[in-house]
Amino acid sequence: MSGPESGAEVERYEPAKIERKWQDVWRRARAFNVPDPGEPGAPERGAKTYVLEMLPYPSGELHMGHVRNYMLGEVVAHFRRRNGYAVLRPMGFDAFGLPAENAAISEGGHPREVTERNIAAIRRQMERMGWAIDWDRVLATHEPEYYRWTQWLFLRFLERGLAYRKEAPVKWCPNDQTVLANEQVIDGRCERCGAEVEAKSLEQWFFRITAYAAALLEEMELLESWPERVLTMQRNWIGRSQGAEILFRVDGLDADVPVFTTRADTLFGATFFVLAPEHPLVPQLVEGSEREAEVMDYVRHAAARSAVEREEKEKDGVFTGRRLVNPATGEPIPIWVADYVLMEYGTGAIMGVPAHDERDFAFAERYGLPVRTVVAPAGADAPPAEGAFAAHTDREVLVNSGRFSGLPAPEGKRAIVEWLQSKGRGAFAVGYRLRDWLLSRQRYWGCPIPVVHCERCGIVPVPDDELPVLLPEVDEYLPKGRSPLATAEDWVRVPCPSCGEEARRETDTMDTFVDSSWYFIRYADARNDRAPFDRAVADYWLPVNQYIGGIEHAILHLLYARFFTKVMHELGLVGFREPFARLFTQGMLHYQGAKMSKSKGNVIVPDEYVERYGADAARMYLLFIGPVEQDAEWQDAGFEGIVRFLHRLWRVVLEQSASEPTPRRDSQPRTALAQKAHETIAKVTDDIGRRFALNTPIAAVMELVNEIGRRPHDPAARFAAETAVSLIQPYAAHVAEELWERLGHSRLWEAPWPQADPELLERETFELVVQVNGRVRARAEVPVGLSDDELVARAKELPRVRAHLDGKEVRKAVVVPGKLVNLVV
RNA sequence: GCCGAAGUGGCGGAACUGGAAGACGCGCUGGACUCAAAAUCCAGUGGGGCAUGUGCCCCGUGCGGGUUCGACUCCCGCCUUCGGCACCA
Repeated sequence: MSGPESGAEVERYEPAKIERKWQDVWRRARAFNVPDPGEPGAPERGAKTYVLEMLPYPSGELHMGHVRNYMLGEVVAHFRRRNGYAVLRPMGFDAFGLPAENAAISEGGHPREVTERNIAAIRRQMERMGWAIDWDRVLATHEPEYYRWTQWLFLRFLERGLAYRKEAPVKWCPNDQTVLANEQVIDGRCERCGAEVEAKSLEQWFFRITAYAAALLEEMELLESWPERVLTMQRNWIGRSQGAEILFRVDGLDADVPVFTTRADTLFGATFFVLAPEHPLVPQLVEGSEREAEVMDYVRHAAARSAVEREEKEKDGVFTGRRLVNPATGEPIPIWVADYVLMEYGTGAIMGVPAHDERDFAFAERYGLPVRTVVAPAGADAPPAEGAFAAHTDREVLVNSGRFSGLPAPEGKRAIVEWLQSKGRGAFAVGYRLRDWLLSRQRYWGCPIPVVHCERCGIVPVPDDELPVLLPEVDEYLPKGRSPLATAEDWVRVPCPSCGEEARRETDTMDTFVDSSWYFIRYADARNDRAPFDRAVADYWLPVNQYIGGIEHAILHLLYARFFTKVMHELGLVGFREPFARLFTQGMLHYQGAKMSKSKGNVIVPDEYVERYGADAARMYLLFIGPVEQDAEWQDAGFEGIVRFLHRLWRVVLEQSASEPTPRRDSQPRTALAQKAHETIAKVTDDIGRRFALNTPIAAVMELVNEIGRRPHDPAARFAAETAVSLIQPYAAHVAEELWERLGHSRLWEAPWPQADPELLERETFELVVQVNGRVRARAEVPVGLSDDELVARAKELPRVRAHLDGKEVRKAVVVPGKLVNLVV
C-alpha cells in the first residue's frame, strides 16, 4: 500500500490556467449542446429537462447578483445531466426596450451599437464563468430573425381581437416620454425612473389580457410548484371579486346606469349615487342645466389632478342636479360626480352607502347626505346608532330592508340579487382589478408594431410575408413625446396593403415585455426561419421544468408570459397552457447594505475576482453565502473562506491522487471515512435534488474534505477524495474536472452522479441521547437494534443519569428508537 | 388597512418529519512553522457561575402564554423588520 508521499512539494492550484483549459475542452466536446427530438442522441421526452433562467437586459455588464442567479440554474443543470437527463439550458438577451435605450443614451451611441457591445461583453463574462449553456440556441430580441416572429404573433392576436387600439386615459411618464402599462406604475411613479406619472388621454394599443383574467387565476392549479408569495401577488393583481351588477334608472332620462357592488345586501342603504368624472354620461346629465358649468369645471379639474393628488386630498365632488331611483326603495337619490370613483374599475359608477362604506361615509359627512343603517350585528342588544358608520363584522343581519330584514348578510346578498334579477334590474357578476395591457410605446428602441393606417381601410395588418417590419434607421432617437419613428418619413409612407392607396405605418413600438413573453419557446427551435417555432419541438421541451429569476418579475413578466401562452394554446401553436411548471425566485444580492444595482453605484463585477481567484471561487461563494431564496450580503471575508477551501481541496485531493486507485465497489474498505463519504453523497443528493437547498451541500463537502485531511492514510481516503470532487462538480466545475483527471478519470461532466450505498449508511452503533425530565444528561454509544427495555436499562446505568435520578422512581420512559431515551421522574 | 415572508452567537448561516441548538464558513484567542511576517497547519471559541481533578450546574433561538415526556420547530396573543396590494365599490 502506498500512502500519500509525505514532505513532497505539492503543485500549486492555479485557477486561471485550469479554467481556460476546461472551457476549451467543453467547447470542443460540445458538452452542453443538447439535440432536439429526431436528431441523433435525443432522448425520450421523459428523460428531458428544461432549465431556464430569466434572460438578462444587456444594459451593462454582469454583476455578482446575476452570477448568483445563474448559479442556481448551473447547479440544477449539471445535477440533472449527471442523473441521466438531456438538459436544455439556453441563454439570450432581452435587448429591446427602455433599459437598453437609456443605457445607450447615457453612454452616447446608437442603441443597436451599445446593445450589441453589451451583449458581447456579457457573453464573454458568462463564458468566463464556465457555465453549462447551449450557445447554439442564443437569441437576442432585437434581431430581425427574432422580432419578425414577435410581429407575427402580434398579428395573430390582432386577428382574434386580442390586440386593439383605443383612446383611453393612460399613464404617461414625463421623464421617459412614453406611456406605461399599469403594471409599470408603482405608487404613482414610473417603475424605471421614479418620475411622478401623469394622466393623459391618448390612442394606444392594448392586449386584451382581461379576457383571460379567470383563466390566469384558475389555471394556477396546473402549476407544479410556484412560490406561494408569487401566486398571492398575482391573485391580488388580478383582484377577483364576487358581487353583482345593479341597474339604476335615471329620473327623467331614458337611461339605466349599472354599478358593480360586492355589498348588494346594503342596497336599501344607498342614499346617493356617484359617477366618476370621466363617466360618459356626465355631460349628458348636466347639458343645458344651471349646474353644467360647475360640473364640467369639476371634471376638467379632476382630469388635471395626478393620481397621487387625487388620492391624498379630502374627498370632494359636485351635485349634478339629477336624481335616479334606488331599485330597492323606489326613492329618488341624488347623482354626484366625484373623483374618488375610478372610471377604470367596475362600471365607473357606484351606489353610495355611507353607513357601510368608509369612503362613502366620509363623502356623506362632508355634504350632509343621509346615512341609513341597513345591516347590524346579529344578536346585538341595541342596533348601532342611526346615522353612524358601522364597521363590517362577521355575523350580521339585514335591518331596515323591507322584506329582506332579518336575513343574515350572506343570504340577504343573494336574495336581493335574485329579486333584482327577476325584475331584470340586476345580476350576479364578477369584477376584476386587472386592466388590459397597454403595449404601445412612443420610443425608438423596440419592436415595430406591424400595421398600416389607411384613410380608407382603417388599420391594416402588414402581410405575414412582408415581415419583419424593420426598425428604421433614424438620426434622432431621443424621446420627444411622439415616437421617433415618425421622423423617418420615407419609412412611414407606404402603400396600403389592402387598397394600394398611400397610407402611413404605425410609428409606436412594443413594450419590451412583449418580446420576453414568448422567448422561452423560441429557444426550443431557435433557428427556425419558417415559423416562430415548430409545435412538435416546442411540445417536446416545454413547459419549462425549472424557471429561475428575480421576485421583481412576480407580476409583470410572469403574468404576461402566462397570458401569451394561453393565447398561443388557443391558436393551436402549442399544446400546453402554462409555460413554467416550477418557478424559483431567488433573493437579491446586497452590498454595503443596499441592493446591488448600477444606479446605486455599489455593483461588484465578477471580472477582477475571477481573474485573481478563479471563476470556481465566485461560483461557489455566491451559493455558499446563504439560502438562495433569501437576500444575501456580499462579504469579501466570506469569499476568502471559499478561496481557502479550494486550495485545501486541491492539496488534499492531489495527495490522494498519488495513492492506489480506488478498488471496485465490492471490495471497498468499510471505514468510518468511507461511511462519511456515503453519508455526504446522500445529503448532497437530497439537498440539491429534493430540497433545492444549494448552500448546505458545500458545507457537507467541506466536512468530508476536512475529514480526509485528518485521515490521509485511511484506506478509503482516495475514494472519499473522488467522492468530494464528484459532488462539488456542479459548483466548482473546473477544478473538479482537473482533479478528476488527475485521479485517473475523464469527462466528469457526464459521469453518473454518485450513489450512496445503503449498507454503508447503516451504522452498527449510534449515540444514544439520555434525557431526564426532558433535559439532556448523558450520551452513550450503543449498538443498533436493542429493544426499548434494553435501551432504558442501559440509560439508567449511566452514572450521570443516576445522579439525576437520585433514587427517585421513574414514572415513565419515552424511547425514540435509534435516537434517545427520556426518563420522567 | 388587507395579504404574505422573516426574526437563532461578534457576523453569514445550520438544525429537513417535534428528539443533542449553533453544522459549515468568517472573525477572534492561543500554539506550531519562520530571523520575522504572510501563507499554511493544530487547538479553542453562545452567555453566566462553580471548579481548575480535565468536569459540573444554570440561562439561552424577538416578547408573553399554551400543548407535549420533550418546542428554533406546533397553537394563541403581541413586538419588530422586509415585501406585495390599497379610494378596487
